[in-house]
Amino acid sequence: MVERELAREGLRREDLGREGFERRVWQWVEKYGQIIYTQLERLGVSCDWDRKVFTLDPDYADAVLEAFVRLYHRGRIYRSRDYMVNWCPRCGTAISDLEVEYEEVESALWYVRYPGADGSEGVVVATQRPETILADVAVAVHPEDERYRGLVGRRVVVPLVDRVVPVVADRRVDPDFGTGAVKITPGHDPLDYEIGKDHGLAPLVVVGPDGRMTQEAGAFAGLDRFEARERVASAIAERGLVVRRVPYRTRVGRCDRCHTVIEPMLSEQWFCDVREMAQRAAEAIRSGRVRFFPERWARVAVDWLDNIRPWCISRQLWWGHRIPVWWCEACGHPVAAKAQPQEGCPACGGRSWRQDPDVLDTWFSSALWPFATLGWPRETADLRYFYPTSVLITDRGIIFLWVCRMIMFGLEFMGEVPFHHVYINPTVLDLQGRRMSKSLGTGVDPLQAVERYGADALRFGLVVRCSQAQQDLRFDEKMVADTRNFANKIWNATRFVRRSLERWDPQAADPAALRYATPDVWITSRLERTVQAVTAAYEAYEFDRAARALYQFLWSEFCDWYVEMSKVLLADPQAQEATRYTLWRTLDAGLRLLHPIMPFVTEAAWQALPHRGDSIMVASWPAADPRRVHEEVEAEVALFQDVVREVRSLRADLHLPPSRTVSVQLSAGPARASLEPLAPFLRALAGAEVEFGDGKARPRPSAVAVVGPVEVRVPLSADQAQALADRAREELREVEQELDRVQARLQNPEFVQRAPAEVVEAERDRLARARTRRDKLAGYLSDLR
RNA sequence: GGGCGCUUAGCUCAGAGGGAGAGCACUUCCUUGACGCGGAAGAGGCCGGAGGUUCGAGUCCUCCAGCGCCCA
Repeated sequence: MVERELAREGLRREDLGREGFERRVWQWVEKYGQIIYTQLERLGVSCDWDRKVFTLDPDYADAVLEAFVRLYHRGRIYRSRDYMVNWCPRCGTAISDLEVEYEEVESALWYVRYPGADGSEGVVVATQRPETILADVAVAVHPEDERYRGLVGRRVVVPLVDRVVPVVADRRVDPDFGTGAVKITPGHDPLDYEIGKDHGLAPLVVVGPDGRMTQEAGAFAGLDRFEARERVASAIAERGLVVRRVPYRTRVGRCDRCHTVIEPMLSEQWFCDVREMAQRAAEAIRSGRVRFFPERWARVAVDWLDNIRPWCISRQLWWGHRIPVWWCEACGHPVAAKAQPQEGCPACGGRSWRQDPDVLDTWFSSALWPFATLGWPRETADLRYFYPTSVLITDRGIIFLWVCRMIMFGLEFMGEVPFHHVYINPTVLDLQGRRMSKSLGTGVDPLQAVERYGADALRFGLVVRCSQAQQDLRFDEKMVADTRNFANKIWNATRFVRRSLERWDPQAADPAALRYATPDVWITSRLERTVQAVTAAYEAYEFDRAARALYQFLWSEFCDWYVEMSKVLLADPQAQEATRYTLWRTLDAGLRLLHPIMPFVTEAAWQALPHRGDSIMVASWPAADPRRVHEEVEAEVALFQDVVREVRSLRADLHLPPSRTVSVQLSAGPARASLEPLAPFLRALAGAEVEFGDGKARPRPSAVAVVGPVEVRVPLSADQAQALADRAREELREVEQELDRVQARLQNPEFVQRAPAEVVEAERDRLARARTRRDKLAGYLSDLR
């Protein structure tokens, strides 16, 4: 980013010098580091802000050097040019395999004839990179390829440079690519490098570190590699050696920072041998000492660790942790040490030292994060207390780069895994399924969304979509607006509860001595189930389930039903106190459950209600108590809710204004005992004046709805009754269909025989219910005429 | 080439073998003392396709198609 800034000013890092460049980067770090902290704060992320650490802080930097020196002395770090690295010609540095992004592009495949050295016709090879022909040292074929059996061991002439090279046989050649014969360019291709090494073929180099052709390229020297590609190809064509050129789709690697096409290049680099560490890390995952959520990512991590390759850790950059190796200026002997050696060179006694110019891969220092932030290598109290940590939360794109390496280094330096759980969150995409990206303009600015809808709304909108079933999360700001309404609902419910409590302090009450009404018992039972479900969901990192359970409970049960029923109870001096207590207790617990997702509104609401303690942040977690579950009351209220909905539905169909109460006759049978005490709530919630009409004749004419054992009758005028008959006929049709289905199932002897007894029993219940319903509806319809 | 994920209502998604669901959007009604960023009532679905297992499949298995991601 800093280099990009400089480029806009027409400067390069060389213009500033190493120190000037570092100063610029520090300015940038301060400015943008602060923006990130601000974003986290506005989002309500509750970090331990006293322990902020930056990778270049003196203590952390010391830990990085310590780790390097230890690994060096354990023989894990070595310098080598015996490995082809990914080179970014724009950044002028090597990068690791993981920092290369691959992309499909339309390219071309050139079929080029290499004439035989003996004047024979030779062989045709296919290549995507004609410019590297100048560095060819051989042609290779598969040893079992019949087409070229006679050719192995003969010699061919490389076009343009007229170099005579051998034809070799190697199993790594893919006989299905092109003609089955390939050119070998050890200086510019990783596989060719391996093949060349095994056949004793020294690499030639024609593309330089700046991406331009070198002096070795003769007439093409100085040309950009892509321009050289066309020029070399046409020069060969002019000599009649290009057999054909065909369009070809291929993948090119690009630098993940600047998007420049990577050049495989031989250069001397520092490597870290991580094979043993990777084995131990894989074992830690396999044995469950590190668990992934969702679990499937564990295999992804283990696969990578099992196939680990040498890690190129040096970068030719001016920013980062400088490699702590000193070279003796006299004899070139290297010494790894955190500071420049004071003594003489162990090899020649020389006293002049030069520090290695390279810096470390930023992921090398990041891999130390779980313990270097806690004071390592010193044995600090923090380190003892906090290591290993419990959970790491991150995106899947970071599993190899960081998560696996933290596990490797944690085991290497601490002898223990750095964390026990790794939660992989979904990757946020836009509605079209595109990744957030600055260049695409698909980023979501969290501060803007917070500005518009509040941090709680943004958080809930994201969390409710954090399903472990998916790996992506399609997100749009519209979705934040939806959840702003939820925050608003919470706040208004709080206002209602506060007003309802007046000056009464629920914390001074004796909950055991209160006399609870049915709705109080009901919402307490529902709350208990919610406490259990939400706690379990959080513990399993199923944040979407926790969020949905809370949304459902607080809005659809607490606000829509209990708060409405509480208005009746609050007017009754006998019931008032238990209801006040229940309103407070239920909302208070709900707020604490919701607090991790919506910290701001829950804090404000909690503070507005009677409470003990300074903040909901440190309030205790609602404890589960299964004794509060009350199945019978839940069933009673469920029936009551169905009756309310039926009455409301009838009212809507009749276009009855809410101001008008409607007389309702309930024929409830055995359910009368539980429904009768709820009659006042029926009046409040459905505008219905209830009379229990068991044994009485149905008022005629009337509208009828059937809910389980209950017949809901609304007396009305003749033409209204006719209008509603259609609705009843539709319901009768539906219940008859249901009856047919259930009967068919129960008449299937295999079902009755093989299905579990409780399933069969449930079907019989359903059959009985459907029959009751059908009979009531049919009786009603026949009475109508 | 190998691996992983997805395909359910117009949109975004739940649904881990027995009655197809939520939020938004849509239609109708509602200035009732928490909330119109609200309330009530509705409409809307060959659960991608084809086979198989099972008394029973949106759910398990196989194959195919499409979309996306990762690795080589």
